[in-house]
Amino acid sequence: MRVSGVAGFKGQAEYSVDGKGRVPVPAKMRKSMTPDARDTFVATRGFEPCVFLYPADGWEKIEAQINGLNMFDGEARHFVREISMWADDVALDAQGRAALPKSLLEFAGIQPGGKALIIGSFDHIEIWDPVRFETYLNTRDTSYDSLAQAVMATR
Amino acid sequence: MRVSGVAGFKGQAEYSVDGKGRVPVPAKMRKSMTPDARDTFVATRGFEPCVFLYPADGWEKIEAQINGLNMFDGEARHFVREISMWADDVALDAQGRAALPKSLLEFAGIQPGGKALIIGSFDHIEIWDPVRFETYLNTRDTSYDSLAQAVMATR
DNA sequence: CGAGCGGTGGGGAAAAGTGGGGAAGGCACC
DNA sequence: GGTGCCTTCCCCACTTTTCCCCACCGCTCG
Repeated sequence: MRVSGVAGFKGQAEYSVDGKGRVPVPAKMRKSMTPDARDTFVATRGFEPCVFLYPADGWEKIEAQINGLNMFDGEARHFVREISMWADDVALDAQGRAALPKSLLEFAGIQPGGKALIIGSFDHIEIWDPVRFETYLNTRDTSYDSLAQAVMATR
Repeated sequence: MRVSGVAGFKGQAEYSVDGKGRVPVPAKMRKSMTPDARDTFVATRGFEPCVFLYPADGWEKIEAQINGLNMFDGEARHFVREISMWADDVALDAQGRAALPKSLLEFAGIQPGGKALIIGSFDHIEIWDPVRFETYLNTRDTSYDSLAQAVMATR
């Protein structure tokens, strides 16, 4: 399956976060972006305690849906507030690193000078604190194969 | 440069309000405005206990909606009265700060010399007293992911 | 074995946030 | 009608953070 004509993000890597809170994006993942959106992301909070990194052209689809919401509705306003307050434009530097906002690093529990787990997740990239990811896996009792069956059965 | 030309307001920041009641607008948010409306806002009271800051060209759309209301309807008249009595034109100074009317600061519970939470919310910017925002979040029982599912389910 | 790509670390220049001072305009009081 | 005070707006200076660039090192592939 292909997302917007370009291959989805794949793979995982555990990289070190430097003292300035910069997180490297693996070269392999950078290469699987559309050329015109190259190295331009929107970072936001994940549903789990991690950071989501959307390529700029993928984020536009989300933004388009949000623009269709009625801002005079309180629930919609709350949702927009929650998603956009965590969102931020992120451009990679010449070394392919993302300088994430402090608030997001804090939210994901990622420490400057520590480690981060980068996971390709097809339409977006996830950035985890390795310890939290381990905890997350352990709290999930569903096994990989039964999960696959449940999710993919309806397709 | 920017992919979509004009993007919605994103991100959060906690800045200090100086003794004169001036509230800084983050540079990132200023950059996501249309150039011809640059640094020109309309401030009004939010639907929640905070200040809404609309870019000048975005406010025109709201005005257009208001003009379409039936003024023989008492409810409509009341709404228009409420939104317009709080509204005020706000231009930023050379440092990118907004000098908000005292009445609005009072309404939002923002103290000169204190702190303010600036939140980008796509079509507008919100200015909160940090404590009140915390309270607001706590009174919301809907979790982030269930809210997202409900609003974004059309995907 | 050498060259080049990819991850790691740090330093300097520029921009952004913070605070205060001074001039101009408006209002009230004398 | 004049004077004085208060408010408002604009400008200047400082401090901190951010961004961008350069240099090192190791691994991989030719």
